[in-house]
Amino acid sequence: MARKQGSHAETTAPKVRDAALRLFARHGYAAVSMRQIAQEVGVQAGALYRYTPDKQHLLFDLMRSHMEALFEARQAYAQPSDPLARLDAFTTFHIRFHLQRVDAVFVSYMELRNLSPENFAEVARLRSRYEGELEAILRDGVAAGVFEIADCKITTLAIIAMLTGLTTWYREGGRLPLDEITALYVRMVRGAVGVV
Amino acid sequence: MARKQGSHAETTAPKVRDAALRLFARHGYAAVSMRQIAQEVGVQAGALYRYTPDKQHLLFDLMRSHMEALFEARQAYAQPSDPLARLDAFTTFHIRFHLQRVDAVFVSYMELRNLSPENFAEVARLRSRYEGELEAILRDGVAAGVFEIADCKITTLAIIAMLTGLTTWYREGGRLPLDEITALYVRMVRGAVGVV
DNA sequence: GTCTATAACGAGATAGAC
DNA sequence: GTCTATCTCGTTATAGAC
Repeated sequence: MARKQGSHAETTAPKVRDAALRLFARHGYAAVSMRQIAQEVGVQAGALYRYTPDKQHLLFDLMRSHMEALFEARQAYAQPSDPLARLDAFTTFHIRFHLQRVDAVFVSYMELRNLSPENFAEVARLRSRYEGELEAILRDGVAAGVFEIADCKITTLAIIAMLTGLTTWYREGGRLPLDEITALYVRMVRGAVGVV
Repeated sequence: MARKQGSHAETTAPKVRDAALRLFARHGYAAVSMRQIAQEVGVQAGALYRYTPDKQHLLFDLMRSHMEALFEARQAYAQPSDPLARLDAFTTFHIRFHLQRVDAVFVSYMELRNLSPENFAEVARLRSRYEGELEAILRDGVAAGVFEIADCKITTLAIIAMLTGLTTWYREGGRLPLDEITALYVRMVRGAVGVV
């Protein structure tokens, strides 16, 4: 017996990534075997190696494409010129994007230790590039006299941690609609940069 | 053959916990074997079961005692009556405590998924009790007309996420001394609650 | 009685030959 | 794909040293 049907590479590849992401998020990278991923996809373990050189690369791919999707989505977003409007837009964008990919956010943060040094360096580079975008907004706002910030680098990290933290507790159908929650965060971020 | 020396329960017990915490933080709960922990302690795997009923309970114990140490340390801290002073004290306390226990913080957040439902419920209870302490400060500040907060619950979660995020990047001997970093966060937290 | 080394179980993962 | 031998896991049983 060989294969059951014709070519499936195009549908199988994303299935592998989806299954790996879900399993990594739920059980942790180290706890998930290639066999488990294969079973989830509906193929034999060996077949996975048509789509990834190894398990490590699979993890790296998930993190890298998460970051790439982040940049792509951000470019599709409106970029006002006014610093305060840009900050508000960043806040809104960050929340919406990350809430749609809770698994990827969790894995990208938790499994950094399981990346090889080179892969870690690449993910760290992408991450600090993203942080740089917020930092640039903050610096422009300070230069324009709109923000009051003692240290733009640390303020950047603090804001991103605050916003991303939302992914750990937000549930659809909760006490408040997402629009209202977002408005609350927009206001808190403004406060953190000294806008009254 | 049996034992090499006399009684060691009192020194071995904390060694087991220390080793488990360090290994769980570095490699993840699922990736760490009881044999690895035993080797780190300098004992055979079977001997670990003198100190824990099973691996799951070991993880739970680490998380629970992390929370208990948190409450204990907090009680030793000064509790001013002025809402703003209390908020500042909370910020300072939270940063200092969590920076001293980075491994426990990481494990407590990351390995929640590996707790049994009952153990998870207990840890969640302790955690929300701690959040309640900050929330109470915020409510008092609002009542006193000092803070301007639209939603105390969400503001609490946002502030804690912002502060705890510090543990992911802070390194001793970095660009700024901890005192200055703390001062920056005190200011940002103030801003987030509408204090100018 | 207290503590630990040793050995072993059953389950599941893994590696390699076919 | 499949079979098999081997490894590793959490955990238990037991017996010997303090």
